[in-house]
Amino acid sequence: MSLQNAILGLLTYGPITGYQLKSVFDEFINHFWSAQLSQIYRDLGTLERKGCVSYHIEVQEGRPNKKIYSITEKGRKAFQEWLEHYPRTLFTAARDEICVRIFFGSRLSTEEVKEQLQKYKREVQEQLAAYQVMEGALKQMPCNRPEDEFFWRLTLKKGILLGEACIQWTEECIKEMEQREEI
Amino acid sequence: MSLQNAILGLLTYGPITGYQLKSVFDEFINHFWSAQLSQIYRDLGTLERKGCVSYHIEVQEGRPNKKIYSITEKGRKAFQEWLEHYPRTLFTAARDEICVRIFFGSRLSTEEVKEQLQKYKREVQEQLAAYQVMEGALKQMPCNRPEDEFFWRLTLKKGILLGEACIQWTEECIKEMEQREEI
DNA sequence: GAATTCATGTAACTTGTTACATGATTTA
DNA sequence: TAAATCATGTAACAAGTTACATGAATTC
Repeated sequence: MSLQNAILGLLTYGPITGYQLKSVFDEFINHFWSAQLSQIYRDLGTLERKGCVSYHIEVQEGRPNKKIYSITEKGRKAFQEWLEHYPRTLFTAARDEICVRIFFGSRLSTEEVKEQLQKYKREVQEQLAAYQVMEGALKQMPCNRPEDEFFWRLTLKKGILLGEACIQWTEECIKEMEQREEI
Repeated sequence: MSLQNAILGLLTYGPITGYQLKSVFDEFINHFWSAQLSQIYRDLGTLERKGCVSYHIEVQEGRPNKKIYSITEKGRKAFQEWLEHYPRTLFTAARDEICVRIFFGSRLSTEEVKEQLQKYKREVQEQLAAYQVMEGALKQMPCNRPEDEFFWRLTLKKGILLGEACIQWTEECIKEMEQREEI
């Protein structure tokens, strides 16, 4: 449901193609929601069948024609309705494969577990670095308005805090494993 | 893929029914992976077709017969193979609906955004309280061995650190929103 | 000359959710 | 007497992933 709502939300900034939506997702949304192009096209189709979006075709030479999507009045209402109503439960812990691995950590050697934690830590650090880039890129976001940018920064902030917590966790895991080995 | 691997991993502790698996998931795995009963039954079926698990039937009076699943040699190998090989990329930021909501925060009044953040914060606090209960319940986990419990605690630790980061985030969001209003 | 970008999608598959169906036993 | 527990599932749907297909223009 949230991908369709995110698409509707982005359409409130102005008309856009599916292809462009994908790059907005990759650049600015990726830290809390990702989307494949195929899924975006499918959901745009679904939204169109529901009457939440419409499109017009921009004819191009030498490339496929563009389908430029706009949000309809119905779409605006549906989005606003969704946004105003916080669901009964929203916070459900994410599916987290590294935890599945660590849960069964006794099936691996201490060294193997530590290596996996190190790999994980490196991935998180790379993400944090990517967030730095993102922070700088926010200004380039199409249709940037300061009242929006304020909230975009808050979502980035969450990515950073969570990433830092992940790194702290890997460090504590390794420390505890080393203390355990000494005994 | 990870649900099937988690099921295989739990089966390495000993034979178990689908129904019992569900309660193990709810009690001990929920903070990093959740599963519906229907999905567990389906995946047990898939694993059986793959030859990774087998079952025998325990006839019961007045209740449906139990299907007691055991891991096969093939299943053990598949699980170990999966566990030993950390994938190219594992850390992909979770889909996080609260961020979708905050991203579009300028579409709501400050009060509405704050309320949603407060609701979210309360949910996280409830989760943290549930983790306390879980921590105490670890000892009751069937087939508890200290070398396993050590790693189970590490996964709980992650839930706690992430939860705390979420709470810190909500507080910072609210603080920043209030600072912004003053201007 | 090879890879990337632009631009559309479809198809098949996997994973996750929700609703339905049955029915005895136990607990509140 | 109502709700929860035990115990099995199926069916339909929603959401997410991967692979395939096309093809010009641009950049390395």
